[in-house]
Amino acid sequence: MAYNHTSTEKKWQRYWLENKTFRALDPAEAGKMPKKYILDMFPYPSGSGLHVGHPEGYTATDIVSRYYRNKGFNVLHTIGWDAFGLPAEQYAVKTNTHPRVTTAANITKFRQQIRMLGLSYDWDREVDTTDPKYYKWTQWIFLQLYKSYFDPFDNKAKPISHLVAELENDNLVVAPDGSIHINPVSEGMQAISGDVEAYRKWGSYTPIEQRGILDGQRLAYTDEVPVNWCPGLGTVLSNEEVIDGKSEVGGFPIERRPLRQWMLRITAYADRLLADLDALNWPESLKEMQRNWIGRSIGAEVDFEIDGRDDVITVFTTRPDTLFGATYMVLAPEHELVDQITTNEARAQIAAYRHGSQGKSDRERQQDTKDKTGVFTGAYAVNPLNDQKIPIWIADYVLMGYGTGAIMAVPAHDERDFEFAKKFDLPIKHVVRPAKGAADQSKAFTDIGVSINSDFLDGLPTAEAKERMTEYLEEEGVGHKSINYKLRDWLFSRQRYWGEPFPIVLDMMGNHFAIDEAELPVTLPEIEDFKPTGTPEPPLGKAKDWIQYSDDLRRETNTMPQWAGSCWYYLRYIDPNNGAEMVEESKERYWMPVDLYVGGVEHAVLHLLYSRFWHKVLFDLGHVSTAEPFQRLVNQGMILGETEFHFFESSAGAVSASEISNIAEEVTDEGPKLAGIHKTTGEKHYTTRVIEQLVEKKGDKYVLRANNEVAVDARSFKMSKSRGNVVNPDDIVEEYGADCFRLYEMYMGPLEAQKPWNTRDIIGMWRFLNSVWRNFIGEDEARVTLTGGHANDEIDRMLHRTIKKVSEDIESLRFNTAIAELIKLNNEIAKLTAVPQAVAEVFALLLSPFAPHIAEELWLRMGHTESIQKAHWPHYDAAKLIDTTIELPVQINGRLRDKIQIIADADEQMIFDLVEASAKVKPWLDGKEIRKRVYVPGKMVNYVVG
RNA sequence: GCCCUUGUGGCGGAACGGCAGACGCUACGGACUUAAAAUCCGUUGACCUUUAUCGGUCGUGUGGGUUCGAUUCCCACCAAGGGCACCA
Repeated sequence: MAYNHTSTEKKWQRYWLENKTFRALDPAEAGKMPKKYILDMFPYPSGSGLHVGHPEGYTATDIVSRYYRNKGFNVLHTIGWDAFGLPAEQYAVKTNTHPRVTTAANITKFRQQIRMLGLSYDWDREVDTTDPKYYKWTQWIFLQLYKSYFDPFDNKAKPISHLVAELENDNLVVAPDGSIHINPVSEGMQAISGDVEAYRKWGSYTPIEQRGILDGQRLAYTDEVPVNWCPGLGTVLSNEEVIDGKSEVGGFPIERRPLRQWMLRITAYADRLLADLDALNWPESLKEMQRNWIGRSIGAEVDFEIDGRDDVITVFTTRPDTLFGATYMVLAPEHELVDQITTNEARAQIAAYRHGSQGKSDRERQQDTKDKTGVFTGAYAVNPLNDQKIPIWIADYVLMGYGTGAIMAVPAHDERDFEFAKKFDLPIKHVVRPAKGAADQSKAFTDIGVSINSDFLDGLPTAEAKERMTEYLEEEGVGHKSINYKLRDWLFSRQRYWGEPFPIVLDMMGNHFAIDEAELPVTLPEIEDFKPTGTPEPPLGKAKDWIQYSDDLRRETNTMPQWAGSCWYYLRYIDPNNGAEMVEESKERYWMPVDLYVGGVEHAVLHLLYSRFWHKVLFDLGHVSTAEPFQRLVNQGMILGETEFHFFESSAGAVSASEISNIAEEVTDEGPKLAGIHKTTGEKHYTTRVIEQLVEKKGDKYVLRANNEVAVDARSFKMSKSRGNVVNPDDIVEEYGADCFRLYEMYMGPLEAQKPWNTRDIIGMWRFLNSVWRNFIGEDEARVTLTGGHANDEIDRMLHRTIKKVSEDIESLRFNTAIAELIKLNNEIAKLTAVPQAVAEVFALLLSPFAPHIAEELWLRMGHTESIQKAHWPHYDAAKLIDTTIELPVQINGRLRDKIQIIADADEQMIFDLVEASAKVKPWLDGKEIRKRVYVPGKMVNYVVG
C-alpha cells in the first residue's frame, strides 16, 4: 500500500494528544534532566487563520524541540494566544458581536490549524491573554510597576515604600519641581551655587503635595500628553496608525489633543536596555534596531541667559565644540518660555505660527523636512562664552519631546540649521574645519574636524574640543555633560473595550489608588454596545454599575494596549495554572532564561523592548531570576509570494523595465500595482503581469519571449490579500500532508533568509517521503521485513556522517542542509537490495524531527511499541567518519589539474612524489621551476611554478 | 539622508580561505506501459575543441587589494530588500 498521509497524520496527532507525548516535566519530576526552553512568538489569532509564514518558525522550533527530547532533555515548548486587540473589537463594532465570541472562534481555528501541522506543544500549558485567570497576573504586574520607583543611585527599581522610608528619615529631600535628591547636608556638601534651602525635607510638604511627589516617581504614572485623538473611531491612535493626518482605518481625521494617559517609565531603563543587549545572542541587525530606537546620545546642556530678563534657556547639544558657532537659537513652538519672551511686535505672528503647528500631528510636522518654517520672537539670548546676542526663533523642526525642546543653532555644522539660516538669511559662522582639505561652503560641514574661530578650542580635534568645552561649561557653572535618549515613556492606555482593565480606582479629585491584590482580577464588564462614544470617554464608561467601585471611588475606564499580555506570557508557560502566584520561584529558576526564541523581525522594537523592560522590573523586584528573558533569538525570514513577472506599459505600448526608475508599489483601484517613472520622458508607467512561460532570460535580465527588446521586472512580493498571492497552509497539508509541508518550508533555504514560495518545488519533498516509504515498507509492504546484521562499510560510513551532519545542522538551525543529507542517504539506501534494521531505525530517528508522522509510523512498523519521541538520538562513531583512502585535488598555480587517490595518513613526501609522477600533472611542470609546494593535510595540494 | 541585510546556473539554494553549483525543482533524452500517471536511468553554468571521449578557456553584482590559492577576508562602487528619519 502506498503511503497515505491523511490517515497516518491524523492517527499520530490523536496519539500524541491522548498520550501527552510532549508534556514538559516540572523540575521536581525532571530530576537531573537538563532543560531546554524553546519558544515561539505569541500569535495573534486573527480571523483569517494561519498563513504559510507562521509555520516556518513553528516548524523550526518544533524540530529543535523534538531533537532535544530525543537527546534526553526536558523540553518546554508550548503555544498560546495573544487574543486582545483592535481587529476583534473593530469586528465587534461592525457586527455587534461580542469580541469574546469572535476571539474564541479564531482561537479554535488557529488551534486546529496548528494541530494539523503536528507541532509538539505541551497542550496542558496553553494560555490565552483574554482569560481572567491569565490577565489577573497582567494586572498584578501592572500593580508592581505602580508600586515601584526607579532609584537612580542603585540604577534599579525598588518598592515605593522604600522611597517613603528614605524621605521620612531625611536621607532624601525634594526640590520645588518635585525631583528627589540626596540630602546635601547628610552628604556633607555645600551648595556650589543656588540655595540649599530650595531642597525641602519630606515632613515640610502637605499630604496632598506628598502624594503628588510620590505619584511623580512611580514606574506607572499618569500624565497629560498630546495624543492622536480620532473622533471617528473614538480612540487614540499610535503614530503608526495615522497616515497624512487621517486614521489608517476608515480615513477619519485626527486631532492632537492633550489627554490624561497612563505612562510606563521605560526611559529609566534606557541605559540597561542598551547595555544588556551586548551579551545577548541575537541577530546583530536586530540589536542595532533596538540601539537606534533607544537612541542614546552624549552631549552637554548649556544655559543661555535671555537678554533683558532673569530667565535662562537650557539647550541640549551633542556638539558643545561648536558653541562659538551658534548664531541663533530655536525653541519648540510649545516651549513654556515662548509666551514670556515674545515681544509685542512679534506676538501676533508667533500666536499664528503656534496655532498652526498645534493642529498638526507629529508626523505632519515632520513631513516637509526640506522646507523649513519659523518665526522670530523678537527676543535675544546671550552666548555664555562671549556675551554675544543671538536671536531666538520658534520653529517646527525643534521638537518639545527631545532634549530640552530648545537648540542652539550652528548653521555651519548642522544641516537643518543650515537650511533654516539660508531661508531666513541668518549668519553662518564656521568653527570647525576638515582635518584635510577645505570645507564646501555651500553646505553644512557636519563631520568631525579641527576647531577654528573658537578661542581656547582652536586647533583641537573635535573629540577633544567637546571634552574641553564641557569641562569649561562646568567650571563656569553654565552647563554640564548630559545624555539624551530618543526613547520615550510608553503610552500605556487605550480607549478600547477589548483589553485588560486597569486595577486602579479614582476618587473625586482624580487621585488614583491601587486595587488590593486580593481583589484581582478586575474582570471586563459585560456591555451591549461597542460603538464609539464620540468622546475620549472609553467604552467601559458605559458600564455604569461596574464603574462605581464604592460610594466615593470609581474605576479607571481605560484599558491596556495589546502589548501588555505578550510582555510576560513566556513566564506563564512555566506555571500556567498557578492561581496563587504569577510563576512559582523554583520553576522559574529551573526554566529561565528562554534558550531559543524564534519569530519575525516585526517585533524588533515593540514586543521585544517592552518585554525586556517588564522583565527587568520583575528582576529588580525579585520576582524573576534573570536580567534578560531571551538568551538566543532568531528571526525567521519572511516567506514571499511566488515570483511575478511584469513589464511596463504606456499608451504607446510595452516599455522596457530598464527604462523605468523609481519602481515602487502603488495602491490603485485594481489593487496594488507596480509603478515607475520613465527615465527620459518622466511619464508614469504601470505594469502588466505576464506568466513565466512568456518570459526568458537574456544576459542578466528577463525579457519578453515575443519581443526581446522589452526587459521584464521579476520580483516576489509580500503575501497580501489585496495582491491575491496568499498561500493557505490548509490546502498544502490536504494535498501533500503536514510532513511534506514542513519539509518544504525548511528546505526552501536558511531560516533567517527571505525567500519566495514556489508551489512547484513541493513535489521534491513529496517524492522524497514516498521514496522513504518504499525503501522501508515497500510498494505493497513487500519490504516490511528488514534484514538483521550489519550494513556494508560504505553505507555505514555514510550513516555515521549523516548522524553527525544532521545533529550539528539542527543545533545551528541549518535545516535545509540537514534535509539534503537525509535525501542523499535515502538515495543510497534505495540502491540496496536489503536494508538492515539498524540502518532503518537510525534513518527513522534522523527523519523524525522533520517529518514526525511518517517517522512514527515507520518506527511502529519496525516493531517498536512506544513513540519515536521516547527513543534515544543516535550517536555517531568518530572512527567511522575517517576514510582509509582519500581523493586529493592537485592544483598548479591555483588551478585544478588532477586528482590523486592516496591513503589517508600519507606523509607529505609520498604525496609530492605521487603528484610529480602523475601523467596529467607532468605537462604543467615540464620546463618550469617549482617554486613552492603547498600541502594542506587531507584537503589539497598546490604547486607554484614559473 | 543615515543604519542594517542580501547579490552564486532557467529557479530555490550548497560550499564560507582549499575540487564552485551539494540537494531539490524545471527542461531535455531514454527505460517500463496498449496508453497515461507513478517509478527508474542519463544529461542540464557559458563558450571553444572533438564524431564522441579526452581536453581547454571563462564564470559567484562591478572594479581594485591581500594570499600559493578568494564565492569566502579588506577597500570602493552598483543594485535589491528592510529599518530609522528635522532626535539637535
